[in-house]
Amino acid sequence: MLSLETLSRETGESVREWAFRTILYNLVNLVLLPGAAVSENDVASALGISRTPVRETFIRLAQEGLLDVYPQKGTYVSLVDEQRVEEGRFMRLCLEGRTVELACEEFSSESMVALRANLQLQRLAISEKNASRFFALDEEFHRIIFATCGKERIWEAIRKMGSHFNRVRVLSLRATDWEKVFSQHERIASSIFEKKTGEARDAMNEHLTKVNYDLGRLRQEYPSYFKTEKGR
Amino acid sequence: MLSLETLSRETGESVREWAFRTILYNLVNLVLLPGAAVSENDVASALGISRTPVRETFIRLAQEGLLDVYPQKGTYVSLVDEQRVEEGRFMRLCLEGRTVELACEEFSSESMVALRANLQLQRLAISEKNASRFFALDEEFHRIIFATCGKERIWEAIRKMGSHFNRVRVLSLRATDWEKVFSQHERIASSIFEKKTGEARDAMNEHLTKVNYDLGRLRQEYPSYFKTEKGR
DNA sequence: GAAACGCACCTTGTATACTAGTATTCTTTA
DNA sequence: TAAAGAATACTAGTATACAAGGTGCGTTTC
Repeated sequence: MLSLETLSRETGESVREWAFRTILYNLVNLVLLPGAAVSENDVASALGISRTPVRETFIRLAQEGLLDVYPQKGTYVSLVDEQRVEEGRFMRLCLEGRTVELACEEFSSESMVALRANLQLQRLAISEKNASRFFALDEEFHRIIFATCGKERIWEAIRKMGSHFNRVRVLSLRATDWEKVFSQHERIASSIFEKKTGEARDAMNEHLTKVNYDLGRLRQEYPSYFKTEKGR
Repeated sequence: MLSLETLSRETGESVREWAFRTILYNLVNLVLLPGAAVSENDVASALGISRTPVRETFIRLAQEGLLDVYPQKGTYVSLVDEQRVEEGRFMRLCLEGRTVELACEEFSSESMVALRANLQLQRLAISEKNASRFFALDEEFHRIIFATCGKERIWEAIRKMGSHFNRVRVLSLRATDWEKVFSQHERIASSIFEKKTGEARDAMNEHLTKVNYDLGRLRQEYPSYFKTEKGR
């Protein structure tokens, strides 16, 4: 019997949206482990719904690369693909470096307020040692910058590409030096506020280049979660 | 009665894959015009299949931003969103500029052969005045560069973001100076072959920056295809 | 004993019936 | 005549039945 963590269903939310949120949650929080078999029927009965919304969710997640569907055979949680992780790192480095330069040229005062509020909440999350909260605020920090520059879709694309890495990143959350990340965020924000283009780009690059610090270690620790060179 | 252009079904291809290719074809070739209402039932009967594969295709296309689904109301072909076009231009400029630099550092001989063959075919397409063929070869030219650098997923992301613009680009195909585009391709290729990093990047930037040359004109000519500022 | 066949059970793919919400249109009523 | 309301004909959302291919295990047969 398959066991999943269920999220509460929001008002006005369709069964499919709820199923999507729920299954995604179970994927990124490693309730469903990379390589595990997941059948539409099992998930449907685990969530108490029919196959249809589950299947439609599977299609979306397969398109995003989180599930591998083999027709008439089965569906499996995708293994972490290091090539994809590298593409995500490269993509983000290119785009966010340039975007933060744009942010220095024009940044609305509303967004400044939002960014400052976000930093306050980050500090709070650190003092409460709330890892998942800090993780969410980290994401939101970067999303605000993209959104202010009218580049929200690009942030979405980056986020999707990074979904593979995010799954194993949670495994090394305690090893993360939150204070360092926080101070980097502060430096990025103040550079934007003071319109110091060069410093903002440098700060962002430094912030992003140390992303794959421990990918090798994670691979050694959890080899079954990673895709082998030649593939399945 | 809805009328669609149908593609031939490949061997081993599922009904859904065929439906996806077919509907996508009708979208990018403006058989289905931006703003038009498309119901699952109509498309299903037009293709002689059931709602299920059509519906699953609609979900994919909605996720890619080519369809807007309003639950219990209807589904509409998405209007061209200029903000999205701009994001696509920015995204491509950032990523392909940097990628072509990588290509100068390392480019397999197989890919060189492929690129040269592609250029030959481009010349042929021009002499035959085959617009759609040249368009496809243009896409393939850029895909080869990304793929050789191990950045095929990034090319996919760029392509998806550009789907909005591509729909109206076909309207101005005859106005395109193919010879100029071709010579730019040649310059990019030779820069890569000769490992002239700076020149390759400059050539690529010049090639990409003149993308939105006539977006304003297209909007004037086909205003109903474009999204208004405030949205629907 | 080993290999080949066949059946039972699994998977996803497709079709269809039904649900529930929305828009339109026609009817009724003031 | 105009406005309100009910019936009807749509829409997408969900559930379910069936189809078709895949895997593995057990039996049968050589």
